[in-house]
Amino acid sequence: MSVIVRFAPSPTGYLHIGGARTALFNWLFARSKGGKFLLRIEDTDRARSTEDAIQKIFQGLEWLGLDWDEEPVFQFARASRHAEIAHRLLAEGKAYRCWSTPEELEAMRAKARAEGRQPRYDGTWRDRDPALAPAGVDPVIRLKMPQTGETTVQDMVQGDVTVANVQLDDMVLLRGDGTPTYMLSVVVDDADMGITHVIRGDDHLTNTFRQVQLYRAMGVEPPTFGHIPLIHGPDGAKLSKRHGALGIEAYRDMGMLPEAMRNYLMRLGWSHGDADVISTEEAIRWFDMAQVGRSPSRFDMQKLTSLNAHWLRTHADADLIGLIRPILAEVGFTLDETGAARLQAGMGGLKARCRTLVELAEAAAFYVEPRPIRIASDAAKLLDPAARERLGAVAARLAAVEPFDEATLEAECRAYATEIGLGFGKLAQPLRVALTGSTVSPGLFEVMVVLGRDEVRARLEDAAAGRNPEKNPRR
RNA sequence: GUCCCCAUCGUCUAGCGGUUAGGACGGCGCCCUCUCACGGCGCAAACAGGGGUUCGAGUCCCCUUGGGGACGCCA
Repeated sequence: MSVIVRFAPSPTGYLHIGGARTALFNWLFARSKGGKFLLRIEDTDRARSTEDAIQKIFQGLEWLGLDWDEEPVFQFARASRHAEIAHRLLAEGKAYRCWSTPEELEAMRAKARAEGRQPRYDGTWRDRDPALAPAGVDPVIRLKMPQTGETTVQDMVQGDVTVANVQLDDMVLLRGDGTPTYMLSVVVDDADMGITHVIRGDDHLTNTFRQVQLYRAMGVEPPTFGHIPLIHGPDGAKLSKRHGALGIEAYRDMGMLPEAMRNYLMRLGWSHGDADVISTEEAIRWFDMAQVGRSPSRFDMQKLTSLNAHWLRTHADADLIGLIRPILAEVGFTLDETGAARLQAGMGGLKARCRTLVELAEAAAFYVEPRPIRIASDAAKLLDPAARERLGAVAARLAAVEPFDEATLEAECRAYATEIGLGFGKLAQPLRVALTGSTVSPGLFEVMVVLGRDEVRARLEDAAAGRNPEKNPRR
């Protein structure tokens, strides 16, 4: 039997990190087994589901590179099918109507809690004569759970997990208004979609016992389950907005690469020996639920960033230019032919220094900025009168340097520094500031070669004449 | 409160009865050096505690402690 898995988000918000990892594990499992990865939108909560959230989820998955098979299933559209199953179970005597009111249920729970038992429905209407039904209350349909024995889930990640059936109460299948509950919908949909393996967060583990009973009542063999541990924030607490439950698009906007995101996420809970840097192709080849751990992990931005730096450097230079083009455009730099050529030539020096696309765009900006370039205020301090005079002198000397390559330029500048009895470092920093507007940049002579003789001389003269506007530290 | 799950460096993890307990990120130091990176070399850093089982436990069992999750006519 071939493998069919699904990712089933509810469209009540963006695709967050935890959901993205669940999707990734399902996707890796399907791709590694040659199976199918389906998508199901659990939009049965009409009040909280939005079209915008649905689009965000699609876009998030697309960006992450997790392609799904077949058309997505929308759960709400299947409500009548879910209700049909509930009524069938009712007719078969496997479910029953319950007229208990929310107030009565609340009282039951309070009582159970007070007595040290698990809060649950007490089964009042399980055997009571429906003729006793009160008027004016719309009954729900509940599943008859076994009241003795125990239920065991053989989980791919958690192993065998057993719970006593007395812990399971008769769950609601159909609400008073005739709409299906989540518990009914997931099981019916998973059964109808032929899902063979359910891989999801372990916050669903305790639901699984009841779902297994529902499968049995329906006469359907339950799928194999795999409950993966949750991701926590850096402080060990549940992931919250501040540190990681951001939408996946937030990471895209931070300049993260999808392959880095996949690499980072797959290593949260799954391992393949010592391997840390893992390509998606390798992951598909190696993925194995047996190697998924059972302890929760914390989200670590630094590790993600470090992986991003790695994958950033594997991209071809031309590729990277395309990726930072829109970021550059945001701050007002449109790439013309000269700019693109400079980036192509200077990318090697740039990308070794950057960990995200945003950093790369920032670092690259001086190559495409029109003269006179802005100079960061702290860097401008290095351009005192004596330094400016030297910049003018260097500009003049550079007029005749041949060839205009790194080695020759370096020899020329070092010779000048020696002539005037100045340490080379003392000459280099002002030159860097004049050329790049910053105290931090790729190698000086690499920058000169990329910029070309005319631009270099012009920038040096700008600085010598004090023509550069000041740039305030960003943000 | 009840039930379920978890527990190796700060973090992600390797380990599947016998290891000097390994790697990665981060940290620190050194080298390289025109800045910052990259790169190279090195250092510090962990088996939560207590009982068993065993010739021998990070590895198996139990308890404690500490985390997490679930207990809806939400999904």
